[in-house]
Amino acid sequence: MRADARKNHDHLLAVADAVITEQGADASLRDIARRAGVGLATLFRHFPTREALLEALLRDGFDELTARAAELETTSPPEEALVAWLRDFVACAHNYRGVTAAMMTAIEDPQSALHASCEAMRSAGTRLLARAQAEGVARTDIDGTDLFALAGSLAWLHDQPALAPRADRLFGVVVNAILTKSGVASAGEG
Amino acid sequence: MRADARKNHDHLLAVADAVITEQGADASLRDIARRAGVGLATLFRHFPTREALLEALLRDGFDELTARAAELETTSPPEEALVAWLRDFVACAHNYRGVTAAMMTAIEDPQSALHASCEAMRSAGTRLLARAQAEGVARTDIDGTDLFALAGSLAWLHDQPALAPRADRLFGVVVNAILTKSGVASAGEG
DNA sequence: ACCTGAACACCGTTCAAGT
DNA sequence: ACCTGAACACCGTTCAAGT
Repeated sequence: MRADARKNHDHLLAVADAVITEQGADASLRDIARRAGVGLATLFRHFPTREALLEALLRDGFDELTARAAELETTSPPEEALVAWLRDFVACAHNYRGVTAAMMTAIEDPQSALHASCEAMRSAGTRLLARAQAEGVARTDIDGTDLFALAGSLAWLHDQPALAPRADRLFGVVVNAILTKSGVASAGEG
Repeated sequence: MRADARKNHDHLLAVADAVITEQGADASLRDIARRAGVGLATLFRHFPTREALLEALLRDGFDELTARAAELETTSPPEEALVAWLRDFVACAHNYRGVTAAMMTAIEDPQSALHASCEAMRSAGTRLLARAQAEGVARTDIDGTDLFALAGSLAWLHDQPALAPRADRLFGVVVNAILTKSGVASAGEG
């Protein structure tokens, strides 16, 4: 990549991060290009779709989450590992408002730029769930996609301004439904 | 209201029902007016905001749900009543894709045309929940707004095409988390 | 009283023309 | 190889002008 292109690429990402943090995943692309002081067509050259831009923004966090799943698998007991990872996942998805719905459509569409990242998330979560199920601490009538769906719905709760204050407590309620033991019912109060 | 205005009003509602069923709550208002064979400004005259239009579409169903809550309170045991009403509520909210988020913002905004309907839903659900809590069949660390939030997140799941097939089963999982007894874990399989 | 076409300021997408 | 302005077809909103 040419030096000026690289510079535009990085600057666009930084501006997009700020704007999407502020306005959500459906922020105006025109506005992003404008604030970056760059032609709108240049934004499209670097990120041909909105999802490609989201993917570039989310990739680092997703890679960290995948690594964290592997780490938790060896360092923490199954129940604790699953709950801790779910909490991190929801926090990451909630990083940009409205990104959860994009992930849910992307995971079913192999063409989507977000597809691979979502798949990685789902399989990481599935492994932690399977481990918990094998140890008898998680209900066995749900699979990794169900877990992904429940995590997504919790991230969605976070996105609703009216409900955000209760999202941590409801996280505890839903986690309690996933686990067969009930020692983590109150997860985020205080 | 003048006869021609009444006719436009009713026809717009019928067309809006079809278009929003097809395209979701963020369907193009221009498209609705176009399909109704009416000027766009006429749509705005009858329904000054998108929420006003949604409210007109949802009102009947919401009124039915309120009546149903009162009915269930006298005809069914507390647990059964709560679960049955929740199921109806989710089905109604899912009637139009994307309407759940609109409801969540409306319930916090007294100015919204949807506010009153949402408040009615919440208080109806709260009464059924309180009854179940008093009988010791529902956990006591959640309130009516939490219930509304969980129901909303289940409706959101229904809206995601990839997750819709699992929404009934996950309804069971979440309901199981709300109830203190566990006799309804598998709610929608078969 | 009610309706409408046109204007306005936006949006995402594309592409010929520039350097 | 990379960037850009302009064009295109959309969108929601408003309002003067019509009946």
